[in-house]
Amino acid sequence: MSGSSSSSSSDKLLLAAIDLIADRGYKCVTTKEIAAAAGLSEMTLFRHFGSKQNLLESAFDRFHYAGEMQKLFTEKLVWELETDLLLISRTYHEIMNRNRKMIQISLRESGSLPGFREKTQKHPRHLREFLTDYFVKMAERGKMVSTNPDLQAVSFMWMNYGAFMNNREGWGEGTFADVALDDFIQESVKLFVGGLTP
Amino acid sequence: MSGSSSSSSSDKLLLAAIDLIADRGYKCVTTKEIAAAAGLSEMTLFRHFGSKQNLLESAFDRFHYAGEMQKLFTEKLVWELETDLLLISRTYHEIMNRNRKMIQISLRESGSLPGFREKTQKHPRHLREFLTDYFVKMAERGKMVSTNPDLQAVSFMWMNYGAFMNNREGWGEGTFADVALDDFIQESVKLFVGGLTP
DNA sequence: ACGAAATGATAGTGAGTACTAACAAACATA
DNA sequence: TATGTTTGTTAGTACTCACTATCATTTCGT
Repeated sequence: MSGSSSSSSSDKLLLAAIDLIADRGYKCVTTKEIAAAAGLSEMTLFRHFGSKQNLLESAFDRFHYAGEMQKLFTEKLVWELETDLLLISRTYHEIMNRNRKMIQISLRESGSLPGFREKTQKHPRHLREFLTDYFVKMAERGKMVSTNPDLQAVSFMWMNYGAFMNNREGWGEGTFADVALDDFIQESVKLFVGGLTP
Repeated sequence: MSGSSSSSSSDKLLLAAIDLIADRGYKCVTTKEIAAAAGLSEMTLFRHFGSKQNLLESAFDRFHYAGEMQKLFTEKLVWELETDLLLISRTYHEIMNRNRKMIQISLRESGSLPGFREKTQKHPRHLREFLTDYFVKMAERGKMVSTNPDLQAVSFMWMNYGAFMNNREGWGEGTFADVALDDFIQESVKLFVGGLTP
């Protein structure tokens, strides 16, 4: 059977492309390099994907993990601020980390390649709405004070986004991440809990 | 008088280069385009800078605003948490905004061009040390509780960094920035003040 | 073992682009 | 006016790179 993506050669190429493009950029990486990194020949690349651009688009469609977030929450929330924020923060970083390379690509290539930015920005948008909603409901239950749930949600998100951005080369070494991820999560959640409950 | 960057032609070229490279990427932008955007000819570009790479490096040296931060603080701090955090946050966004395009470039081009990442990361590193120090001193004065000043400083910084990143196309429209910058600053500072004072 | 599908090796095309060479025009200063 | 400096123009070089064509080779189901 053939099709456009039959064996695992396609996947090898897609993964190699993601790796290389994520840390050197679309224009910098050559098709020959990608093929070599995948252990295949350049011809195979073009036979599978026809063009370099289509290769990247296919990579995005195949390896951009989406969704998941809402379901996890609506099931597991216990309506206790600290516990829930911890869950949300940890889940957020887990998903962002899984999509790390895709995010890097869409960050770098927005402006040169069109329509990539949008795809990675669906997550945050949904999460923001969800969090705002959560804060509103928590306030209704009298479990927190919420003068401005939307800004509070956004603050929490941006803090975690900033944390992710500063450590996307991997937590534990390099840059200025002598901060362990979960230490940060715990302390930052404490901070927000303190700021949201009088 | 000649020198390597005499008249304003050099500056026109540097600014055009920054603009174009910031939103399309180093490899995507051609020297001819840059020259055209500057209203000059391609030859003039090479006469002034010799090579494309040197053009970008010169741009960085000339238009990357650094320093400033520490001085502003050590002079203006009043040792009242909310006031100081507001000053710090506003100053931070002001500087980041002035360096917006440079940051975009160093973000995009780190990995392809070497040594750019580091330059834009000096700011945050200094700021982090400063903030940690500030928290320690505030705790000594009994004006806040500080179980973990470094993580608290980092949380505050990353929140503001995340805010900046999500709105570097300009505050007020687009993306998901229906949030005004100063509204965010005020609310987020309130949150941290609440979390840091029992 | 046989045939079909997938992969490889090699060579090449065509477009784009950083950068150079040589000469002409505009401009300033003295 | 004369001279030097800056810019423009035009043509061209050398190189990279996405992509194609052709033929040989491997892999694999049956």
